[in-house]
Amino acid sequence: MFDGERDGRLQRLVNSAKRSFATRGFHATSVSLIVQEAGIARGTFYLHFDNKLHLFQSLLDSSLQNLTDQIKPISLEPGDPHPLEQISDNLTRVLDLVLADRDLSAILLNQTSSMSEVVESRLYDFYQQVADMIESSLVLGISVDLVRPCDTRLVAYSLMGSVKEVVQQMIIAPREEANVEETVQELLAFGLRAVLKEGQMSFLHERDRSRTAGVKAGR
Amino acid sequence: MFDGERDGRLQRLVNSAKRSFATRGFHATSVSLIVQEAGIARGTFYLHFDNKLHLFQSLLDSSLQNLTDQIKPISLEPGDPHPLEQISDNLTRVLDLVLADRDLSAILLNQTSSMSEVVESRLYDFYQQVADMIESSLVLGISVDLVRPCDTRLVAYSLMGSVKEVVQQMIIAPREEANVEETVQELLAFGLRAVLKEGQMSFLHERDRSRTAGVKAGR
Amino acid sequence: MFDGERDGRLQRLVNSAKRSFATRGFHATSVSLIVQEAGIARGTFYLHFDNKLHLFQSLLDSSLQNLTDQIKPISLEPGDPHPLEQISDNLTRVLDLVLADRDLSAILLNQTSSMSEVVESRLYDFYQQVADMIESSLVLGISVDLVRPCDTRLVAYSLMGSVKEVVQQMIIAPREEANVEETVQELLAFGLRAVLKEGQMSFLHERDRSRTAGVKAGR
Amino acid sequence: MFDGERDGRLQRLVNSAKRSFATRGFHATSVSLIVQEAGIARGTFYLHFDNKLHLFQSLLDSSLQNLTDQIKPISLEPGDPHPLEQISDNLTRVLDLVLADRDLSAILLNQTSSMSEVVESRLYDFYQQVADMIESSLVLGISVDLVRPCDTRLVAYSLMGSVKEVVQQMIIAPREEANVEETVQELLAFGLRAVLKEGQMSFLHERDRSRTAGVKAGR
DNA sequence: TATGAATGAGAGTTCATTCAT
DNA sequence: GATGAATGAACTCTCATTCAT
Repeated sequence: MFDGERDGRLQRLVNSAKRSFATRGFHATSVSLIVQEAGIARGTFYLHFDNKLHLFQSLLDSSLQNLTDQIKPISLEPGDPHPLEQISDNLTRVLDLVLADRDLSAILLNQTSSMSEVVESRLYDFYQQVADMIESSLVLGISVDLVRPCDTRLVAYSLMGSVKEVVQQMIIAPREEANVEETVQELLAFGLRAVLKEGQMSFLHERDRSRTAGVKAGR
Repeated sequence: MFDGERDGRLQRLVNSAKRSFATRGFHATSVSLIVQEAGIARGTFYLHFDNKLHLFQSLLDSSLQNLTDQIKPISLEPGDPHPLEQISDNLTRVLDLVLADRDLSAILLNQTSSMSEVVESRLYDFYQQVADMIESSLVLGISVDLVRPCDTRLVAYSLMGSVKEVVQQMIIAPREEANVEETVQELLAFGLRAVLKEGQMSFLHERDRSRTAGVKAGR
Repeated sequence: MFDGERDGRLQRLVNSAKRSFATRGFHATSVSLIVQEAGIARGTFYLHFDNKLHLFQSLLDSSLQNLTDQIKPISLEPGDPHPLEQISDNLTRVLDLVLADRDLSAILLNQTSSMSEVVESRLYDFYQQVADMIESSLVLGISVDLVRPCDTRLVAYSLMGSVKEVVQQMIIAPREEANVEETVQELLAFGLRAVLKEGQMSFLHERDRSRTAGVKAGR
Repeated sequence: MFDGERDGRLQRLVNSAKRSFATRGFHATSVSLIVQEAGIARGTFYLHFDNKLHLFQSLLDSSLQNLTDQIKPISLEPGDPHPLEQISDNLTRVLDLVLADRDLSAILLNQTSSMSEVVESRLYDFYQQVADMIESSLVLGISVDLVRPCDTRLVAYSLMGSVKEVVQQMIIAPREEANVEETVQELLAFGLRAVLKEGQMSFLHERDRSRTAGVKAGR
């Protein structure tokens, strides 16, 4: 979405809006500012969007959709990659996406309140869905005796919160040495230990073997 | 702060501001609204605060101060309570405070951007300090071989994020059965497993013995 | 209405609005213009009226009310003045009022369309009521064989139209010699001849006798 | 005018403009709306008219010209139809025209103010000319002792006002049974009685005789 | 001729802030 | 201290008009 016409007015409009929404927030971003930074006329804004809120919602929706597309439920079907691999891939894709468009991501993380109810509930619903997916995985893990019994909702929120915070910090003040692969491994190590049943930590190492095997096979 | 004059104009002003900032956000909260809900005159507002932003900053500062007061660094001095006890107490105090003034807490969690740079950096600094404290504890734990080696900054953010998210969910949609003590125990179980060195999980149980002992001794 | 505070801001506001609405019409009258001519600040406008339309409606309502108050149904009760006298008095009062506030009257006559439906139907209803009253009088007159049989609705509109047009011309380009009493007599002579039954024209002269008598008696 | 090219763009443009001006008024009719209803492009509008006002003026001028063409001065030349016949024919032609293009007529009656001075004075001049013609006839009638002495200007306005109001009501809410011929007869009966000298009412009946005669002779 | 994306002046309205009372 | 009428800068949005295609 918003990708055609490399340097058309619409593209410039969307980009300057994203940047300003991300850094200043919705209210502090005036239409005047957006069009000024985009180098277009005030009226042109309303050729493309009904109003400021509509533009914001478009950005939000497209952003949420992109994110949702990256997160795939963990599957235990035979032949599928190791669950750890799937989690890791999910995290990697999400971090890649988030870092690729920091402006958009900043909006997701910060603008939680005070524009329209529609926006608010859209964001709320999204995070609830993510929490739902995490919780499902936890329930599944408990049922196969891999995950320790716990308040699955609360733990789901905790896991989600860990990722959100790390992402936010990466966006705000990117650490030079930051590297997605390492970050994903740290997050995995953190999250898995937090939820796996004691004595199941060996689960962490299976993957390494299978990966090595896979790599060997791949050659 | 803001505590004298039980039902004076200032108190009413502050309360209605807190409520409105928390639910509507900074921008959607007009001075008109605040003074109207407080039942005072428009001009009176400016007798107490330079402007709307100043009031917001006052609330924020007082709130951050309160929180900071609740969080005590973990001490390993002999005679001090078990470190777990200290962490647990910190969490309990924070949750108690947060739930006692949801309005103020909502502000801390949501209004991250888009007013003044001062406000933004104040919040940023606060969270960095909290992360600093957590990180120090992690470093300490690693040095005594209790905590597994890890990217301490990233893990500190993860731990902080877990708590922030759980708190946010408790504020937004308080779960009926939610109870601070249980929440703290879940968070502890989550966080400790995530960072403790394998084989050190017995550390979790020491406390129970010492608590029981303490209770016995206390009688 | 709008009469207190001789030279207060509200009064200046209302006056300049009336003048501008009357001469430029509703759409060509901007709020900027009104406040500029009134010598007040833009925001002050909204202290007194919700918006431009609301101000216009207020003026219209107050104007219609004033007019309605001047028009009294013809009564044939014994002891009441001669019907002609009543008609004449009605006309005189209306003309006096209209000439006293030409701006407001111009609004009534010209601004028939294209603002809100509320305004439009308010004006429409008013003129229909006036036509209703005229028609009732005609029906009554026919029943006592004073008025010739006719399409009473059409004749009512004709009579109303005569007065409206004369009034409009008096407002637009006041004829120097114009004088309410003479105008009323001309309108009466016109209207009565138009509707009275042939041979009932003597009805016109009865009044003169009764007036003279009254004057004599008064001395 | 505007008659060539039956279904060309210009014709569609003019028609949709008329309709919209009549129902919404000048200001509430946007160029967007006109071109949209006409099914042509925005820019094409400006190929035919300098601007919105110019289009309105064109419509007004054409409309006024049409009306003017229908109104013929009363002639007393021997051999000409009876004066009443001429008045009646004038009225009939005007009503026919007005009812044939209600959109245009609505514009004439309602949009009296608030666009350009040119438009305003064009309308004003038109009505003054009509009043002039009526007044001339009155003066003539007085000179031959047919019409009662009166304030001829005021009576001219009254007569014009009668017709305008009846026309307006016919346009706004056409009465089912309304029929041009009957309406003309009612208006004539109204107007003649209002101005004829007492005792000259027989003048009204002469015509019937002459018409009957004419019809007879015509066969 | 015809198009419609682009323009920008200007409209109505809001609201943080001031100040005479 | 307390008031609230007054202010005016700044906002969102509209729309008549232009012009490159």
